Amino acid sequence: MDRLGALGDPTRRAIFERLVTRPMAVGELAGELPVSRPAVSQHLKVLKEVGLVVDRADGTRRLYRVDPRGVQALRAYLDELWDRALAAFAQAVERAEEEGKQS
Amino acid sequence: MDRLGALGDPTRRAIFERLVTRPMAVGELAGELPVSRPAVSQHLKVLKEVGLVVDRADGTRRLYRVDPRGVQALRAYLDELWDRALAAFAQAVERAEEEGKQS
DNA sequence: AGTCTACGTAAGTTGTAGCTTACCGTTCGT
DNA sequence: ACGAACGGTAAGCTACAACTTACGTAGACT
Repeated sequence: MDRLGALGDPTRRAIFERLVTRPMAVGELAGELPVSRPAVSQHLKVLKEVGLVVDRADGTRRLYRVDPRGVQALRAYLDELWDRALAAFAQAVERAEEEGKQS
Repeated sequence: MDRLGALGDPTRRAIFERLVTRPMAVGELAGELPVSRPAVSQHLKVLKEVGLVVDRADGTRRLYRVDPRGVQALRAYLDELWDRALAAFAQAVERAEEEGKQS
């Protein structure tokens, strides 16, 4: 799965948004969400695989936090889409003006 | 479904990325993708509902193009996440320095 | 060593997202 | 008016994603 697909799931996005505010443990996240702790673990695994979060041990707990590089990568992707859309639009306008001359 | 969820599906993202380059008709899109034309129609319906694309009639065809406002909204969402992540990080650093004084 | 806490993983269930085929409406051309 | 092109929608199927419970494992504390 890729980054956008990972954030496509509502529960996973809820987890991710909470981690944006501050690092959290798995059980802590599960306590604030309407799903079980293992479900949170599975979602965190996906988020970790796509590079959106990182984890570190803290005693028996495991603290997760967002990986800024993941957010940055998403922003870069959308920026590229944005640029391409603008370029296509400009080209369309230019072409329309060309046809305007001919008619 | 929301915007991020809509772009979470690979097929839907493939459709969207092609529309970023230039406006296209439904059958034209289906011809370039490994799914049937009705499937493309259904995906376009979703993309339209979340405001990522707009359509206009062109004879018997129907041309779809991206709605720049949708891309902009996604960018704004990620920018907000980005800012919150940075703020949280700065606060964490500040707190760490506070504790450094005490010890 | 024993126990408790916190977490990951395996196994199994279920809703649903995505796909297909079939059908119908609309628009253009002849 | 008739046929063809194009596309939306309904109905049904299926694979899978998300969830649960149950179990195993690692660390901290006494």
